[in-house]
Amino acid sequence: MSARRVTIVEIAQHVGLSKTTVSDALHGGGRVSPATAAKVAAAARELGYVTNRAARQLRGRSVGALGIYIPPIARNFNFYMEFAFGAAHGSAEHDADLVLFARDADVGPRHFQVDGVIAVDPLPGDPMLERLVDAGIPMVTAGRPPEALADAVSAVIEAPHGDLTRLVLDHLWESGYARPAFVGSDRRFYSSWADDVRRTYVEWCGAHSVAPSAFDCPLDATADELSTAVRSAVRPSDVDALVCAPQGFAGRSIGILESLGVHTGTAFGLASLSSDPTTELGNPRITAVDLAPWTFGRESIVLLAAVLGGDQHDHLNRFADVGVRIAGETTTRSWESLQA
Amino acid sequence: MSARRVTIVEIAQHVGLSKTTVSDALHGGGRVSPATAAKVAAAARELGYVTNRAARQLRGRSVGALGIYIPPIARNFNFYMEFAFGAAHGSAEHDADLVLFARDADVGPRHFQVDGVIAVDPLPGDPMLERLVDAGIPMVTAGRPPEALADAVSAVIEAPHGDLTRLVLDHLWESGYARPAFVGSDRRFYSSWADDVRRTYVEWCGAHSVAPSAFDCPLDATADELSTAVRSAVRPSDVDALVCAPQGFAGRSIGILESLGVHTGTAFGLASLSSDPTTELGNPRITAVDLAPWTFGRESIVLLAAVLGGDQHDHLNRFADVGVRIAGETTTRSWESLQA
DNA sequence: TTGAAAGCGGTACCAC
DNA sequence: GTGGTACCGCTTTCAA
Repeated sequence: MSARRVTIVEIAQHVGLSKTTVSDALHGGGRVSPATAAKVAAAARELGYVTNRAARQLRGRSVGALGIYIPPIARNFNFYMEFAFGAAHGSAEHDADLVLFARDADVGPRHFQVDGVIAVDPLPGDPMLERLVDAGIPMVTAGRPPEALADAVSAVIEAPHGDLTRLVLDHLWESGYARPAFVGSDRRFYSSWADDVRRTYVEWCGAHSVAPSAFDCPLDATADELSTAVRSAVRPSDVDALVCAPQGFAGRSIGILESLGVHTGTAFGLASLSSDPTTELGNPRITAVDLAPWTFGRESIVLLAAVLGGDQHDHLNRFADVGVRIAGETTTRSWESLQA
Repeated sequence: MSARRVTIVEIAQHVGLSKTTVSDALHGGGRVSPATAAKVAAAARELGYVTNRAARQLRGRSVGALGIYIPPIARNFNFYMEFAFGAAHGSAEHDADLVLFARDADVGPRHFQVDGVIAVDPLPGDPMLERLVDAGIPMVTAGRPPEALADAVSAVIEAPHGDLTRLVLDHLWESGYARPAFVGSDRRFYSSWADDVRRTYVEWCGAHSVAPSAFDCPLDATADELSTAVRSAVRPSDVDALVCAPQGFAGRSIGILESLGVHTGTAFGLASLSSDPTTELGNPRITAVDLAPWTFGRESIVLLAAVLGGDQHDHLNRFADVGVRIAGETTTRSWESLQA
């Protein structure tokens, strides 16, 4: 079994200082002299010291754990999985654990034993978000929060979905596709992402004097449901491209379009605004927005850590680093390069 | 911000008892009289008491958190996501948090601040598993562990993959399909699951005097890679069905087969041994094994909790509750009913 | 710049 | 059955 852990007292004995000094040297605000700080750090490393989170939490305020909450509806998508693991990595870099909150986990009174939480794609009226806010847990949202929560949220990180959508539509346009249709998620998933991409599509159509052909279906659409939406979207005879919002829909649409006699990639354009890594980003027929969920998750933790660290900079609302892979190309263009 | 929390001292004052008695009444081993236990429980509820995990951990041994580890290769599948959320729910039921471990999170010395861990589909040679074992964390694996870890694992939970595979093959056989082909995952994902389904397929072929037609591809196969595997598998002209092992492959194969002029669901059988909830379980063309990942995850936590609670029963190795939905049927048959 | 002592909220051990 | 007390490892006063 695990050997007994090294404590600051042992370090103190080892270097001939008091436990107070050791504590300050390791975590404090620069009270101790650089020389002793170095000595203590060396001893800590040598002895294999690791902070006992329980003790720290008991006396102080920090828990040493961060939380992540993902709405149940969205769990079909590996976007969230990748996001969560990026967040876990980021947490580890900040010496914190990442705790997974399940909405269903509402069993009896429990406190959230975390210093802060990432709420991914916060949906209006989600009771779990309210509980977190009521508990006073500092919250960073990935995606803009609903109105009711706006004041309670410490910071927001999001991808530039509107810009990305416009970029994809422009690319299709420049490639000669004159009327792209759109398939998005329905109202059960009313995130800022869903809003942004849908609104941008409609605006873009207006700016290009193109009649929108937009249809929604559930995020967890079955083959039939997606098929219905896709058929409706591409029904107008002059539709020559399809832009799918939710992850995987574009990849799944290839077969549906094929069965309609529509061959993707040549005369008909196809794009995904939130790409599945294997079926969409890896598919040369599809122009694919890479939301880089792992990085996104990690960056959201960096932001949360900054908030908890007391950063009050006005750039607390950030954009994540994303990319786009154009159909037929093998490399992904970063968002920054695309801005230029 | 969060109101100061209620402590056992306040409960003690409230009911006119000592700290010790309150502690025993709430968590102890039945030392106190039923009457006082009830009184204390009532007061605790009334005052909104929640155990302070840090304090408990500091004195005692329990951390109040469980961990889950999912190998990076496998993260493409929402099976694991559902599993993780089932586990989070199960943890909450045991008044524990669920911590997500990332292998990449190997940044500096950190202790695993958990009472035990679920390792999902443990792969041979995974350094993270070794670290967990070295740290002496009690481990339950979902799926049988590799040889090298067998002794270090406290319990195993798995689905009866061999039986399920046989059942699917038998069903296809009885439906008139004489020679099913097989597409599985390659060696980079060498789990007991991958082993079981592949071996069972080959055995079944032997028992039915059918020549196997089995091909592997990466778990994160692109459209092209999967296409290659499927084409190879169905090349023999007498192949009249396809059984796909990894989640989503059967659903993705429909389009591939279509492009080969093979129409699934009528003259050609299709099955998935690990079904995606929307594209496969919801698809009437596919005979789909429902691994019920949420329940699986929850049950794995129940098992881990039993292990940590000191259960030494010999039924520590369990089978999860799974189901199968036969192509064309709308309901899922439970594994238990299928046994009968 | 450093040290001593108190105390966070529980649990374990011992008396009664 | 119940109560008193020490103590887990750390941070936070307050003194030196």
